[in-house]
Amino acid sequence: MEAKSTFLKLKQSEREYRRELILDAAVKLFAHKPFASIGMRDIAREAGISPASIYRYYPSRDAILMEVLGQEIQDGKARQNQRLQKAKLDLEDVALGMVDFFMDKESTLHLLAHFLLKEDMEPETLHRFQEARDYYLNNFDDVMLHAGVSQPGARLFSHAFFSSILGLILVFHSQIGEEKEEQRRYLHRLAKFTAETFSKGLS
Amino acid sequence: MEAKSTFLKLKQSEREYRRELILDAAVKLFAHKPFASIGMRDIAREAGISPASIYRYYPSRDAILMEVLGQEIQDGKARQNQRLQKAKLDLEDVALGMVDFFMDKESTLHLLAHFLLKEDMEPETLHRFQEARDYYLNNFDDVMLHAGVSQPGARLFSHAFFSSILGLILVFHSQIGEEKEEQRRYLHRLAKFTAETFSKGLS
DNA sequence: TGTACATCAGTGAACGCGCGTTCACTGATGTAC
DNA sequence: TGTACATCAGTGAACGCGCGTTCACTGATGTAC
Repeated sequence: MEAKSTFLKLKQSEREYRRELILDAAVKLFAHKPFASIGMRDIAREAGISPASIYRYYPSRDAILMEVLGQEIQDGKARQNQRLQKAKLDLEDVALGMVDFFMDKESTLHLLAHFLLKEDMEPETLHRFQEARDYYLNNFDDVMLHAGVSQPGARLFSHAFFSSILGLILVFHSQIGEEKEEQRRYLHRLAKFTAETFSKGLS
Repeated sequence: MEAKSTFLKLKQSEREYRRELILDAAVKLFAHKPFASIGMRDIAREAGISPASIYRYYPSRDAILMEVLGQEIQDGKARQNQRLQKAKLDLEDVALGMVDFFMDKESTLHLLAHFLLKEDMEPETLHRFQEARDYYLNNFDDVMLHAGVSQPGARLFSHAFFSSILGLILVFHSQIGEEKEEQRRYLHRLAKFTAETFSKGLS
């Protein structure tokens, strides 16, 4: 009984380890491959297994994608907290951080949009999405508080501010006929302006 | 020569008329069918022709979609101008107008996102997109001026404001577990708050 | 007025392809006795 | 120590389906002479 239980635990943890291997492979792909071009076969190849194997660990493509998004959000949050340690953040820092994050990880932007726009999500996937979003937005609230937003309206404020910056990025992340760096510069201008506007709104 | 030229003109105008019939069919579908479910076969059925026929008038699916978006944008602009006649618009009116527009035409929101996120557009389609966007944003500038934004920073301001409101809509247009009317109400709150914030930024 | 020819809208059927997912099977590892 | 059996990760190949797009053809209309 004792031994068996240990074995089972081992198996369990090995399973989880394999799950992570697959997830890591997917995350890696998202770092440098366009969203639309990432299929199950690609993830499998990157992970060094067969496509069929993935289905032993994840029920569907969307399930993996959601896990990837969760991971990205967790990373984003961690990075934000890290900067929060160093200095008192203001809105501009947050906005510019968001811009750079998504400019460097375009596929993550697409990933987020994919779920924001998806009409018929599996209940399980949907639940994960809300979880990840709330996880991030709660944290965003904290950052806002640090930045001087007062408690009562913090939730509304952070929702509005976060969405606004995301909107800028979505609309202006790829203007054609312009260099990527030029886009980034313009997005920075927009982000600064918007952050400043929201800051003024505070006083 | 004279007669022939007239015939050619007739043919030409008939051709354009047919193009519009197809476009109208597509627009109609977008009013009440989910974006992802609208295929060439659907458009053809709605227009009362065969799928193959569409390709006599449009080179690709994206070409039609872009035309639909152009139409929607034109409508949106017209509606805005109409309201502009009646009274002096403020930012809040504009923001709420956008929210209601996209809440009632979810497929148009998806359509816009489709092109905002698309990576490899045909040059021709791309060109049309920029054209439509500029057409709308130029108009947006005018509205901003009416709303009291001063000339020099108007472009930056209207870009930031427009994108912000669009961001709100994208992020909060479908929270699950909530009624549609509840979502609209929350979006209205966010839009008002954001418009107010931007208004304050003006003074 | 008639005949051969050109043009072109329209179409049913099929092509082609990608892609998520499933099937049927193999082989390794552990268990029971 | 050996044998029959259970479990399960892993997989190559195929399934199924949707969907944008193209093909080869028909038929109507106009043109030339």
